[in-house]
Amino acid sequence: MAGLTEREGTMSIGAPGRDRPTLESVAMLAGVSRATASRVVNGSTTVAPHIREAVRRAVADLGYVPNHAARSLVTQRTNSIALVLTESAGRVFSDDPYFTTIVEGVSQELDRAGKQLVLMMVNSGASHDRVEQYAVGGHVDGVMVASMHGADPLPGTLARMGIPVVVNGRPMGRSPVPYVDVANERGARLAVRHLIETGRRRIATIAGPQDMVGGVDRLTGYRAELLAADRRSIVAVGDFTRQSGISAMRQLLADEPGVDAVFVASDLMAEGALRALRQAGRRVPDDVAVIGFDDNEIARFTEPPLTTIRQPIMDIGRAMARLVLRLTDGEEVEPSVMLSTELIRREST
Amino acid sequence: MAGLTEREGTMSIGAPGRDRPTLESVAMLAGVSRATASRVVNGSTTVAPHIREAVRRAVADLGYVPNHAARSLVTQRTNSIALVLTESAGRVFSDDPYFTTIVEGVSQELDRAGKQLVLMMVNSGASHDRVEQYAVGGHVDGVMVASMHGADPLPGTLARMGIPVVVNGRPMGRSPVPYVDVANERGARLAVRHLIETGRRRIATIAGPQDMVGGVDRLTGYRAELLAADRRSIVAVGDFTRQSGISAMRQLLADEPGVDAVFVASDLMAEGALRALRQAGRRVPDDVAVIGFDDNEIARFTEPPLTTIRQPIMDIGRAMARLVLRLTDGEEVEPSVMLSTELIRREST
DNA sequence: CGAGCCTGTGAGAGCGCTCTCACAAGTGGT
DNA sequence: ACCACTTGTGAGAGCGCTCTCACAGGCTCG
Repeated sequence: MAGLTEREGTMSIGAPGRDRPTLESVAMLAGVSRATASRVVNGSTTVAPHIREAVRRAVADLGYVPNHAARSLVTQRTNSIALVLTESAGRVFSDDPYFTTIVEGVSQELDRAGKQLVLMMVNSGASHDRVEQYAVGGHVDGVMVASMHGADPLPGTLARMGIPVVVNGRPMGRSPVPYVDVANERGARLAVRHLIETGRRRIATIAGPQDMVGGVDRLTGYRAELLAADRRSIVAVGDFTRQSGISAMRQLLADEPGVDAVFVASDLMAEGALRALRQAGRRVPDDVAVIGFDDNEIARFTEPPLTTIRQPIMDIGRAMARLVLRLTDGEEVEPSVMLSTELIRREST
Repeated sequence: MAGLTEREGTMSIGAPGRDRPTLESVAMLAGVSRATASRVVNGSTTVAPHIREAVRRAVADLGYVPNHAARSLVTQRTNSIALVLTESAGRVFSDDPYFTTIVEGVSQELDRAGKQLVLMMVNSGASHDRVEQYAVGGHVDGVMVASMHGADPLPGTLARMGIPVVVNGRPMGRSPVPYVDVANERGARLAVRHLIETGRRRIATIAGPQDMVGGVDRLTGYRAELLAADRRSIVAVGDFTRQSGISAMRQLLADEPGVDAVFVASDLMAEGALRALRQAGRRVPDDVAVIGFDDNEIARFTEPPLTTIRQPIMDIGRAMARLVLRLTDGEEVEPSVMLSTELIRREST
């Protein structure tokens, strides 16, 4: 860490209170047994009202808070769920709000259920072990894996160890793990259809990376819809970053000067494409129509504002959380949850 | 959640293995006592080499992983640290990468120390209680509070309960809580000085919200530097969002048409300002110089690329983690860590 | 009026681990 | 050869909680 300066002086805080009240002391104060105190704390109904009140008062007076470790030692549950972000850290938290929005959705749903969120960021293969150890060590009741790469082996491994797991995005290859995904292919078709309907002739695409499910499925949708309309595909491939959008657009312009529309597989890349188009002197939407995918905040602020396919990222997080919660409750869950995408019309088409 | 469709069929995963090996079984297999097995697992050196090996083998054979709850019940430590994000969820995870970068820094440092990260997002006052209960319940060894508002009462409350706490940003008002902050005032002065040195005459600012320390300190720095140069302040106030940057810039232009430079307290607002300037037909940097604050990813992609004051956000996270780790180890720590800011010259000045 | 039943409460075991303490065995000095 | 040590190991208590089971007391019902 560069440029660190530390102020004079020090401060310290004692180790966290060792003298916290236990159930025992609550019971004593309320004049009941530990078992009864436990019943009240856990909301059992089989306790006489006046006793329940006495215990409640004791809890309040003492400021009693149940000890988590002791409780989960006997219940075998921790009330916390891990969210694993498998991506090189640098990419995870670029200014693409994808992961962070997932986190937000997950957090909301876990909150409602009174569960805690343990966030784990893994990048190297070595840290896969860490996650496994952690989950198996009984730190968490379940695991959600938010990976960009559908071929990640981690979810399968965890599932095989008997740990409830849920992933985002259809896993590439066979996998017994429930997943949450959006209708990527359908969204791409929506986009292309829109372009066709608004009279565009030469419709290109800037696809996402082909080792990610989203990238693949959106390209598939683009191709399928064009094929249905008997048109030719014009494809450049990016990696979801702004910079790659710029390069891909330039390449498209060079290869196919007559292009009059582009379906871009992410808003960030679309912003790059817009920039490249402007620099090339093409007007949007007059000369070239541009449609993105995501409906990020940024889509409302590009020039012109970006027509795009909205995917409900926060809902992905929510759905993942709900699935894993049901798994930890021992319920059966459907093998996948599919969320819909929709066209958001703005001014770039 | 809108547009949810669920696939046919169900799948389920059994509750996590109840039949996991315990220390007892490891000891038995290795032909030693539980105490000795524990010694090996915890890396004690006072175990004879051949016994240590036997235990290691037993651990590997059985796939033994220590039970977290049992361990922390006796050690009174959980090996996990909470990061509390106090902001209305919507704002926390907009496309401003501030919080997410903090999370990344924190995560890196916690990883190194083998600690886990528990992420808590609180917004209403009610959930403050939840955090307190959680921390006091012994779920975590320490708490980092990443708040935008320096006046948040939570850190003080936690500290008073004897829980190791660290915050980001100098707390407004008296507080015994160690904090990590960047040299906001100095950074602002750097920016203004740069503007002066490059020959600008009428230097305005778009300040951040005045209920946040960053907003206040940057405005203070701006004023101080101008005062030192015997110039007049021209101030508009935004709220760190892109939209507010647009509005503030328009207002500045209306109030003070002769303005030829603006120090904007965040890159996101600066991007808005750039847009407003362009719409008003002002050229950047020819007519008006613009300098931002943050050095987000976006700063490299504005038109023109944004000169800005870089603040090491990830280092804030790292420093917070290191501080709280030291507190949980019972060490004394300095009351604050100050990180430096620096000028990044690009093409908007 | 006694047998059988709820219903509410307490005693106590035990979750899996760490850590203190006692002790067995080996080492060296006198 | 004896006594102090050191060193390695095991026995066992106990962390704070939940939950099973037994039981006390008050019912209902024949």
